[in-house]
Amino acid sequence: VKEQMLVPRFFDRPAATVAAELIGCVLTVNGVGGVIVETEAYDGTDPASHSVNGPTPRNAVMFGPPGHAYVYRSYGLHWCLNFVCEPAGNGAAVLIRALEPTTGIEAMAARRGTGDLRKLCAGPGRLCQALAVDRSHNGMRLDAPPFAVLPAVTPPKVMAGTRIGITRGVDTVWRFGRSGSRYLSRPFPDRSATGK
DNA sequence: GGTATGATTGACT
DNA sequence: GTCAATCATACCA
Repeated sequence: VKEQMLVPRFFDRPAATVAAELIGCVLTVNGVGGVIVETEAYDGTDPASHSVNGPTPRNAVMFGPPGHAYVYRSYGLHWCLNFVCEPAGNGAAVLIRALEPTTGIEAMAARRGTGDLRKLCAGPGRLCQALAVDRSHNGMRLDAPPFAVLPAVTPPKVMAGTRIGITRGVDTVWRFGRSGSRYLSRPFPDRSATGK
């Protein structure tokens, strides 16, 4: 029996909810990918989000229907993949930051130029390189080829923390990761000691 | 037309 | 730990 793809309705909820629930789900592009182990949420009220100042040519997809891919160029060098969330017009999306590689590992290693499993998809730019995601995927729906997003088999333990690489909205705890995963872009700080 | 700024990564001290 | 690569985007004149 073929596994059931996540329905578009899954994405028609707040980005932070979707971001947390995506941990443990499986993402593939043309059959290559793995288990989502790290995500971040952004939305239209969020000073760190591309969508905070309303629609522009670049972020237009964020204001479109949920369940589509928003792909943008980062630092002129890398691609980053997001899943659009919430009803149209909200400007919400989830940045996919890291995967545990499971299928098509040889293809990913060739694209990345390394056999180091831990560095194949650990980071939004690396992940897009490994899965060959680029501008051509911007606006594509996530429930049809080349994309496939499958539900988590067993709900993993999820950690939360502050987002990476931003200068505004730095205190918002909208980064989510699979607890104990070796495939995160960076570890989650241990917040139990100092209490911050 | 000019310029400042990144939701990053890899190389290097 | 520091820092350069590299360019689309956004904003201002």
